[in-house]
Amino acid sequence: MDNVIQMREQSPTWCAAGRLPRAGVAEHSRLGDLLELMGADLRDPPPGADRPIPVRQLHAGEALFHEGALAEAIHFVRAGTFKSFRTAEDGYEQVLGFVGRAEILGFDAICRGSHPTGAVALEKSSVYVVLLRDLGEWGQLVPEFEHMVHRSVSSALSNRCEMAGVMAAVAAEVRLSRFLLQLSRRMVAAGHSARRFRLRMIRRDIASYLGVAHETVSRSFSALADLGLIVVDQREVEIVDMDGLHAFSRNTRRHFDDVWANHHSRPAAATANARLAQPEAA
Amino acid sequence: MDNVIQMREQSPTWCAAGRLPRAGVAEHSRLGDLLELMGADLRDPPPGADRPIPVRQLHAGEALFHEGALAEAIHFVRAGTFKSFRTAEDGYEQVLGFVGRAEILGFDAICRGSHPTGAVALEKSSVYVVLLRDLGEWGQLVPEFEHMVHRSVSSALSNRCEMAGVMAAVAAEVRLSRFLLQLSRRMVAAGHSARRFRLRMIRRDIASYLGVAHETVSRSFSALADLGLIVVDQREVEIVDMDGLHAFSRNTRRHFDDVWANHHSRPAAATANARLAQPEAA
DNA sequence: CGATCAGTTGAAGGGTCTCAACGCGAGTGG
DNA sequence: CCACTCGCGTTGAGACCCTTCAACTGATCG
Repeated sequence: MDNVIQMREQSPTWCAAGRLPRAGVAEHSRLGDLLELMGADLRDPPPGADRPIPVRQLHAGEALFHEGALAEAIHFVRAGTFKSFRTAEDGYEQVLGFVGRAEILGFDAICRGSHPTGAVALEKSSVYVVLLRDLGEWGQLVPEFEHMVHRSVSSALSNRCEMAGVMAAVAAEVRLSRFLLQLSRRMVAAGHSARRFRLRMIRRDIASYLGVAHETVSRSFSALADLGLIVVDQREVEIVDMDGLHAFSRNTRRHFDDVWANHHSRPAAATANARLAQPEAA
Repeated sequence: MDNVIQMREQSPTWCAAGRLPRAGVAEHSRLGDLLELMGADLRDPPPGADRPIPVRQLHAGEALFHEGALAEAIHFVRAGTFKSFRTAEDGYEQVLGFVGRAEILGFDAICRGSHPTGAVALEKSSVYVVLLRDLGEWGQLVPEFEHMVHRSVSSALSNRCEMAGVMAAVAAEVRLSRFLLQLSRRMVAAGHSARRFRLRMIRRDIASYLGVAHETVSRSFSALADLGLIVVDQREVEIVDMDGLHAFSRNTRRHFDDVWANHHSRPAAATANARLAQPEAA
């Protein structure tokens, strides 16, 4: 039943089958595996590396924890993708970010004792579970673990710059281009292709994250495609002009014709390091 | 464009007023003071509470650390206010948040070794300085310190929900009302009045934080004042209808007349510009 | 195979951006 | 001491982008 944990890009329609094995089953792994996943230096195996650590499996759409739920544990994504969100009183769901492999989830609950944000899996996923009562103990006993937690939280804190970057006051197409480049960078970090990937989230989630209407997201996808920067088919996205997309994403406010114009007006006027890919793939 | 790339803080005349006593002078305090400031439970004094910890003073406009600067320490605000920001390639300054008393600053630098964001004091301020090489050691020796760091970072992580809350796709006046309520809550936490306070940041910083033009911020201030919810004179703000402001801030997208109408059934109080009486320093 | 949702596209309206101009206060230097 | 400068804050007017409502197609699922 685990033969699809390392989801490939063209994963068969797994979500079609509703009779997946029971979710939430608690396997167990070792603390050393978590440390390795998070990039800790394990040349000298830490003393507590063989401690058992629970692993939780989730299927698409399943909640890892709900808003307001009592904080019992923090999580480290072993595989899959999650969305972090917060629901307003009127029901509007504000997406705060998309969390992938080797990222921390739920740490914002520590200061209040309950989760200020919710988290749901966008695909078949699994997480390492660190109970709060273990967090302090392990940190004291395994310094490497404490360092890993610090780095993870620091990264999570850095991600809010990314959110600010896309929600900054710019045109919708620019927001989308920045979002796609963020995703591209993450795909590379996860070992996938930087140019072609499948979106795990629906347009509405993207729209919420970008701070625009979901129709505007659709139009922006079409606009970027018409510009020859990307090719998109539903959730499947391919960046056909990475340099052009980068140049386009640098536009902030104002009539954005300057930076981008000289890149697109004539191929001959391309920048020095810009090598154009084959023009079209339609 | 900024002539400051990696410049040290010692530079006396960084901004206009250079005749302040040299900033950056390092007093010293005790670790126990920091723990007390951060709300740690000190009924049984921790073993390392008498460790010396440096304190740094900053005047208004002085940078605590610059973008891209090497990460040497994290900071805890002892007094004053800072703005955290990030500068785009075209010079646009995106404000990520405003950091006040008992909040952590600069933790996002740990995962990269350099500061992804800058921080400048908005008024006369002071911070506790925790060098990175002390961070791990103190955490191992003083569990209470480690818990305090966890709580602080968790709070900082929660703050990004607040940013998302104001930058969410809503009308500019609603964004501003939410921002003012955030500020009000912080003022209470810092022991000040919830209804009347002085803004430490200029309109442009607010605009960047809210994701709108600074002229729009001005217009939104006027709009909230015309509605009789607040009274504003330059940086001085008074919330005259706290419940109304709360109700108004709940509007998300859409023509906001429903939720707010029934609360404001009575005719508007003094649509005329009711300027603030006389600003008094409280 | 019908129901529901995701995604796209069009049209109309309105909110915000941008460019202006102006008042004001603080710091500067004559 | 007082013009002077410069940045902050406010307000107006026009253009433009986005929102909203609407209809439609296609995909997914029971």
